[in-house]
Amino acid sequence: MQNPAAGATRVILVVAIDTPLRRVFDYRAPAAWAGEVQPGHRVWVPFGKRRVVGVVTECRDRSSVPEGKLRFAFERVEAEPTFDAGFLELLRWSADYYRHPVGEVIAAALPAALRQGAPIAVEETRWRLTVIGKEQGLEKVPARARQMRAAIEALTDVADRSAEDLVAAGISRESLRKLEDRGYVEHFTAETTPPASNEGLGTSRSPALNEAQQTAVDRIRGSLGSFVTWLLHGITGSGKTEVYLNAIATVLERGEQALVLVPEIALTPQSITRFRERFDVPFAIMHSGLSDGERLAAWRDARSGTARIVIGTRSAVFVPLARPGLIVVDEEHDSSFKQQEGFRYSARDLAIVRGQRHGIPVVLGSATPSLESLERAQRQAGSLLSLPHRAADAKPPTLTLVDLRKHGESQGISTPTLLAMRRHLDAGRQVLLFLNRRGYAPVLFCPSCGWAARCQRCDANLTVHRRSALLCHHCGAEQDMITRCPTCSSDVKPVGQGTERIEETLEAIFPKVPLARIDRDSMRRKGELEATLAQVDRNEIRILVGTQMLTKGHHFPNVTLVVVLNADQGLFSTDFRASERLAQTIVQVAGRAGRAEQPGEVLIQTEYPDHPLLSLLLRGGYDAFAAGALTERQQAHWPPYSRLALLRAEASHRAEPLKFLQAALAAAHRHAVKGVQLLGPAPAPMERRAGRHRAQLLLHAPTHAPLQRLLSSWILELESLPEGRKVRWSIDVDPAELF
DNA sequence: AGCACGCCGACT
DNA sequence: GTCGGCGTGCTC
Repeated sequence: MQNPAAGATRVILVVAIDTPLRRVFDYRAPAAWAGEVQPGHRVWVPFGKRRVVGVVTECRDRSSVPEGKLRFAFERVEAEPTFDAGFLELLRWSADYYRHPVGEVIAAALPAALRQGAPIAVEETRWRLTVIGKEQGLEKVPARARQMRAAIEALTDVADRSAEDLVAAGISRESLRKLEDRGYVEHFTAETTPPASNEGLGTSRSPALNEAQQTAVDRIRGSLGSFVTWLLHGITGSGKTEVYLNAIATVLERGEQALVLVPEIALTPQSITRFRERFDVPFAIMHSGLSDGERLAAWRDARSGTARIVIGTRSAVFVPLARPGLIVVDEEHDSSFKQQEGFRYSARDLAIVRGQRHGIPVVLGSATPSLESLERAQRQAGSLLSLPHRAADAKPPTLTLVDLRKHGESQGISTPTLLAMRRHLDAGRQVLLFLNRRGYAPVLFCPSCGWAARCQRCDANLTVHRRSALLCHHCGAEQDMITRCPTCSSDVKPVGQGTERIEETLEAIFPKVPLARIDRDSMRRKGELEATLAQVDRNEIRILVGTQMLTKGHHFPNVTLVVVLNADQGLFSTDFRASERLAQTIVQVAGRAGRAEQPGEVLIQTEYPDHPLLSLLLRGGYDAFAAGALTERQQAHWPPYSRLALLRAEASHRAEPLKFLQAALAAAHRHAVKGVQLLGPAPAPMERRAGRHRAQLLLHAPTHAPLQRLLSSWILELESLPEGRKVRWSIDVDPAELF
């Protein structure tokens, strides 16, 4: 043994590196700092020809890597470990659960700046007087050198001041540098704690809570300090946010932090205002629109404990917290909590895992809970918190089906709908029409030969857009509008309705009524959505036409009529979750109507008024629907009564994905685990998308354990399949969308 | 993912 | 004669 101390120092570092390889890499720790490195430290290491930042996941005595292959790590990024052991364990668990390369999982949890080796600590230049400067600075600097004298005065009677502070006080860097040359002042670098980037206002007070709210708050409060998954099921307008706010107030009193996860589109300045107005504490806000610098600042505030409330979208579930006290997942059913590419994690599910590891409660809130969460609440007796009433005695809206087969319909709008619109508009109210299809028309069709405009790169029709002609909604491809059929030269015509066409139709029917269309196309520019919503609030707009965008977050107190123009898209889908999503959308959009004292009316246009899902929803609301849907899932052995994983593959050559999946299927038989069924492989329903052919193989098991057992050995083999080299493949554990 | 190596085609 | 196409192989 060369070094007598080597027995005590673990010299092998197991390092996770941001690479798609499902492996970690061993390095030798240089003797200079081998004793000062621990799991969680970021280190610079040589990796192939590159120099990269990795995260130490383990320190060991020995490595199974041949001596000749081992390389020395270069250096630690900083003295402090980036993650503590518990958080690192959460990341490793997530990598393991989702079967994703641990290096990429850890990278996903780091702000870009930290991935590139930036230090967590903020350093600043500070200035102070030297001993000579203190004793004789003012005597030696001539009176006319006013700048320099001012600098000395500014540093007298204080230990030191930051350069930034001095500049703000009118001291020039130039004069400081001159004084430094003469030996009167000196500068040094110090770590600093910058103030939190977002401060609360604390101007509003809690309104009186109703009984249900108070019960919910009390029970969450009573659970602080221990792990419970609460499902806060509150109908729209029942005051869920007020429950969160009151629970958070107690969390803050305990000196702990609250993490609030919200859907992507819901994180608007207004939604944050509600929180900021209640609490006079530092906040950290995390969303995809932040710059690298802002993201790092928010991350740092959360990790240091400076930020007491952290509000963020999906990725915020991976923000370290110094003193976690509570996790809230608002609108927990929202699909944006599931990442749909790369590391396909569910932030809602990981929030629960995180709560368990921290030993703190997790509150899942929704007016339309996911069936997974409802089933969990049924299993965990007493974990359901219901808010069954609207605040301020507002009446729930009445839902009515409009049978499109019976009633006349023109351009997607039926006669009963038109009559109802007139009635509500005449009464001075606002009307909201929901259609989950942007553009003018979903098809451009030739009536004489049956030709339809297709995307070159996808198995899909092109959508007609009024301005930019023909667009593919799946790959973004754009083509010029045509008026003649390319095969038979007859006139082609747009068929079906999109929001643009509804807008056009309504403008013709109600020429004097101000109307706004709210979808991704009309609200492209920053601030446009906020401006339009403000106009709606001022009653300057009377008719609103829009997509999903309308159903999230914003409340329209003067809207008394909501029309769901086409409820049929989700009724006959191959995806077993389509009906759940449809019910959630209908209930969410219905919830926009009739706040306060005005009762709301909701019309649902459908060709299938007898569909069992719609009747359940109409007769018994979301609860009845959910109960029915859960029974169906149980009988069909679908989640939440079973667990799924999906192996997807895509390639530009048509046959490759299926070839790979067949090889994968054969491999799975060699790893067969009891209870795991394999379904497929099958081409995706839209086989070609953006020029790539897609196929998938579904794994089905009664619980997660056997699935996990199969996946762990199977994936190793998949990596060495020659068929896998020609395709891009990925594993999706707990897939949200089957196709 | 990067990055390099390697072996065949149209160009300053 | 070289620049560059992307197949193949490797990363402690």
